[in-house]
Amino acid sequence: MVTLEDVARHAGVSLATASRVLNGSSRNVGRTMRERVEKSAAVLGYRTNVAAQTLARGASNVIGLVVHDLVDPYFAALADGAMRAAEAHGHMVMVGTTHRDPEREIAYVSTLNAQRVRAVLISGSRVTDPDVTSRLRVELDRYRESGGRVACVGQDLLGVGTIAPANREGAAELARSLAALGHTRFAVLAGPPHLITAADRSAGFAEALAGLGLPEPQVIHGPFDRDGGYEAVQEVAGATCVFAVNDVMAVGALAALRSRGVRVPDDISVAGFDDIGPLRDLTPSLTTVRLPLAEMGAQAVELALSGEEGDEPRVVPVECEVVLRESVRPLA
Amino acid sequence: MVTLEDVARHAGVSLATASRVLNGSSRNVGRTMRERVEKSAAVLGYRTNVAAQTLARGASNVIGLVVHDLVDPYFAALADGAMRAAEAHGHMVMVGTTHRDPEREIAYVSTLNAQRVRAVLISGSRVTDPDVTSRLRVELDRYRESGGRVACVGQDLLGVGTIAPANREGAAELARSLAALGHTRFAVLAGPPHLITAADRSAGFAEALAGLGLPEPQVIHGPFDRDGGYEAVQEVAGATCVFAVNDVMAVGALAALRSRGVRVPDDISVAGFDDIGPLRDLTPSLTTVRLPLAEMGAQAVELALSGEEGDEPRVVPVECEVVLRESVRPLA
DNA sequence: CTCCATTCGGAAAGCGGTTTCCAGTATGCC
DNA sequence: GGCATACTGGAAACCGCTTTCCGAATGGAG
Repeated sequence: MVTLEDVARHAGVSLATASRVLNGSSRNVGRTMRERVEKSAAVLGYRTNVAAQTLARGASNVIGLVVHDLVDPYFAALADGAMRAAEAHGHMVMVGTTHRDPEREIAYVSTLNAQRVRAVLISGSRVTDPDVTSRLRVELDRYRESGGRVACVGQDLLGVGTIAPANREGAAELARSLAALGHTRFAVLAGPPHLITAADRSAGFAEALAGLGLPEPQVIHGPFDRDGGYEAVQEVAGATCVFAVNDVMAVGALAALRSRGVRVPDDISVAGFDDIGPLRDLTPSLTTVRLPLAEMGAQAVELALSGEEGDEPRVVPVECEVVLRESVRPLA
Repeated sequence: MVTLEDVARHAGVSLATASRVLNGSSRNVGRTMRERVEKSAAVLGYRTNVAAQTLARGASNVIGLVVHDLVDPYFAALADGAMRAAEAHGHMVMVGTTHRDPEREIAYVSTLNAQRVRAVLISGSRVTDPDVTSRLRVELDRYRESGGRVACVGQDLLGVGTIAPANREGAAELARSLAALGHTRFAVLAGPPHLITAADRSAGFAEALAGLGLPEPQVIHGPFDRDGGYEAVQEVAGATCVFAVNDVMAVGALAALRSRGVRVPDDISVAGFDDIGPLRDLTPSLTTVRLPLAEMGAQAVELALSGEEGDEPRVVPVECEVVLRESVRPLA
């Protein structure tokens, strides 16, 4: 392993000078020395030891990202945005997937803290269990006390900077759009009750209906994934329009309906939430609520990195946009 | 920041003892001391500084993964598998996305080398340009010389352990299956000529047709993504069956055909390659060649981590399996 | 009771950088 | 010419943890 010392010796300069030349420093080095060092580094094939650098500097150039599941296109898009932004700052991204286990979320924060990553990004819905949330907060606070930066994508419950999608309002807007098409009897594939994102969307939808004087929707709980949608939609009774609280569930619902010979949108309308990219080519194309996922990921990076140590955490609202497509049709 | 020294002092033991207790060591520590140290660590909220640990040990516990694009479900599945396997070894995964730029692939290897990651996983198709490949090899060799482990998912061109999917054979097998259904006139949406994965699949398909005495397929080049499939399929002339060299392109092709009112599979059959999970609910469901992506990601981790320093790199072949679904229909 | 083999705690030397503090030289100004 | 003022290079003190090497203590065997 070629070390900085090897380079310094080879170039006939001190360690300090070599360091200043090769790893950005505020001080500059004379042209002669600089060139000698650069040449030696190239000849020897020197590569900075980031671990040593991190130790000496007390700060790494890695950002930690905690997601539920990378295979879920929602998180893939978020991660992609975050990685692009991180790269612009010269950082790399370390990813931890919790597979929806809140305990592992806590464990990852601890691990990332040990890594002394520059910032931690937490994404995915919070859960209603206050104990879990408070234990996560403790872990995050510990991290922040030692200078760590944190941002969250989701609900503002962690006392940290948050990118907060307007789940409630988006779902409400969707409800109004669907009602405007003449639908009055709705079912909501609401996901698990303990996931706040799911609950917010479901509640926002129901509230908007109530505001319009329409009957309460039929609410069906189940898992937050494709199979959850598949199962839940089977229990729908008498609705003309089904709202799945995320696109992945909507896909499951479409599959189930198709397999039972129910035509969408002729027999029933279906809408989702998120506007997942790879799902755009579905037939019928899915009515949904668009969230700028990649952008949110990038914003989270900026939010975490910006601001001073003691600043009050900021909450950045993210607007959603209803996108009407083929899976919904106007009622006569 | 609480350091190990703080813990040692608080517990009234030496640094060495504290280290042995808190960060796995081959030597064990007496019960009394051990408990004292553990208690102090808990009280003070000690968290190992992994950078220091990495420096002292000369080896980190992170694995670097280089992918083309996380949003592409192919890589998301691969990454997921790799992350699960890494976690089983107590490692974390650092991801770099190249967005299909070979230069960035090289740059990432260099960065990951600087990070002294335990292993580097390179995934995604190699390119035909020998210069790019050899520069990547140089970078990888440099890394391996300093003790780094490398594994590759794709073509065995880097002189490192490789998980090698049977692209050629899989495509050939697909061709034979489609021919068995009566198709004789094929078009191949072949992707870019410089991507070896694309070229292999295209070639394997054509070879199998030749072996059956069937006419050569119409070969249409274009980008390796959804839009590439969308565009390329427009040029198909006179084929009864279209083979897109990956599923994502097939999705684009389906979309284009639908928008032109061409029915699949009634008017034309379509097949893809990879068997991407989130695409399973497409209508019509896609005939494709299944690759066990998550498993391949996990295997890559094992392959990189296993074996001794000087071992001859192993090549692990991965079999594919043809999956016939609705997007293809038998020809009268 | 002595002696040897273990076991266990501690001191200290790194691991590979960064950065502060010093000193020497060159420059600017009166 | 004399002196204050940048610049620039180098010595050395860390950053926090691991691990080797020692010495002391413990326990079993003879």
